[in-house]
Amino acid sequence: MHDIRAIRADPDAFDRAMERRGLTPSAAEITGFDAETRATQTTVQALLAERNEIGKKVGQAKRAGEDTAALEARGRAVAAEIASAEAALPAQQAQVLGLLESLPNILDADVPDGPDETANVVLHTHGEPARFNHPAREHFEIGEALGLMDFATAAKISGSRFVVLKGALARLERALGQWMLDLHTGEHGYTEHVVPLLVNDATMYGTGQLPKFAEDLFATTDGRFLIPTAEVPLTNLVRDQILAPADLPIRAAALSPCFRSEAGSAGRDTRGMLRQHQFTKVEMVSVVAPDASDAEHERMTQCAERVLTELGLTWRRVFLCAGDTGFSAARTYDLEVWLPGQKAWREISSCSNTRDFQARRMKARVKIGKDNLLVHTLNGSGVAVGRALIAVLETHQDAEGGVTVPEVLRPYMGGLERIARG
RNA sequence: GGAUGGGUGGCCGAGCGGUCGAAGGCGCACGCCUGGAAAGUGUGUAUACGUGAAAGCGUAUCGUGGGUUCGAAUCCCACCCCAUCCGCCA
Repeated sequence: MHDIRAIRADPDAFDRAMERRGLTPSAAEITGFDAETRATQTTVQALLAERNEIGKKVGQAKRAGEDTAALEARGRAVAAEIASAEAALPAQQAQVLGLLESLPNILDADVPDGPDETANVVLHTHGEPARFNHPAREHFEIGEALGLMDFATAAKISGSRFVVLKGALARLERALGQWMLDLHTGEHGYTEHVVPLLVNDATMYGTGQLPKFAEDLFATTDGRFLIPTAEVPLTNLVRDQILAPADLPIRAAALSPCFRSEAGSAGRDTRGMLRQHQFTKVEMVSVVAPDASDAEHERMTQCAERVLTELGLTWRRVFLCAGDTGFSAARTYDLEVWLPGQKAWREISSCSNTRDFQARRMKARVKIGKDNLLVHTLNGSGVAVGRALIAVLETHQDAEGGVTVPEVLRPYMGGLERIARG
């Protein structure tokens, strides 16, 4: 959501910002509707003031025992004027709001220009792509050969883009989630949360999924939605709140299932568990004062990077370009892991600073002195568990079809050092 | 699903259709008192929009949306949510 006053103050800057996103300029349209709306509002408010004045006089006259018929008649006349004057208002307000809430966030100045992921900029790389003395297999080949990853049965139960994990792989999934959450809560200052997976429309609106991206969500028959990420409930913890400075920063983390319809991605990543309707993710959310979000963004990204490093994975940090940055984000760093089997870098975490974009939708503020300032909100995966499992399988596979368990996970795996068939 | 009660400011909690943006208390801020503190005491303390250079002025907001009325926190209707009890259930 955008600040209409900022657009009024500098419509050209707003148009340039939207052009970076590949959108046609709309500031003139917005400010035009806004001017109409305010003109109507001013007229209506003057009439309301008159009505209130008459109402007061009626009250005084009645107490004094005077005749009020003439005043009441005037009141009725003004009421009729109000009704006709304000008739246009709801539609006018909806026009302005509709534009403001459907346009993406303004990008930071240093976000690289570019239309799509090919223009993203690699900032740094950790480790070398693994080399094997045997053919590197993809995660689903490894998992199916182990007899612990079953897509056919999942398809029978639910359809495509689901998986059944068994035995050591099921436990590996659990171990990854547990260990990551323990790391962030134990060493990175995040507070563990268990949050609703089913949320209402106001919550989805707060983080920007609604009204524009309803088709990406699963909706329930009673009007709720399955969360596509724990970012949604975690960020909405501060919705409609005025916080004290001492409340900040808020750092919240959760391990949760995520549900995505994947509408529009038909045919992409159909093999394996890279792109599923349901997956597990550890999510980090920070709520900070406006001047603190840059440092927090860097900090949060490093928290996610540490996860990948400790799992012995090869990864790189990518600065998303204008065309690849999500709707609510002002800037985003993706972390990509190298998948030796697929021989490709794949996204495993995404850390975004939304600045006040979500806070304005949520009316989440902090009282600093006399002012109520919108907070800044940030979110980052720390990291996607399903994709981490893929990366561990492909990175730590061996010639016999086994997989070495990263040391940090062994306490969570009952001491198991290697996953093997049998 | 059935029954009952209830949604008022940062929190608790009053509120006869007009003088109610709303008593009182708590909390908070500033001052007085004190060697310092506590206690006591005084003053102040909602949000949003419009308008204005500013001070200010205006408007809206008592769960949401409608209605009655010159005028609604207060009356009427619908809906939402919460609590408690019963039933069902992990």
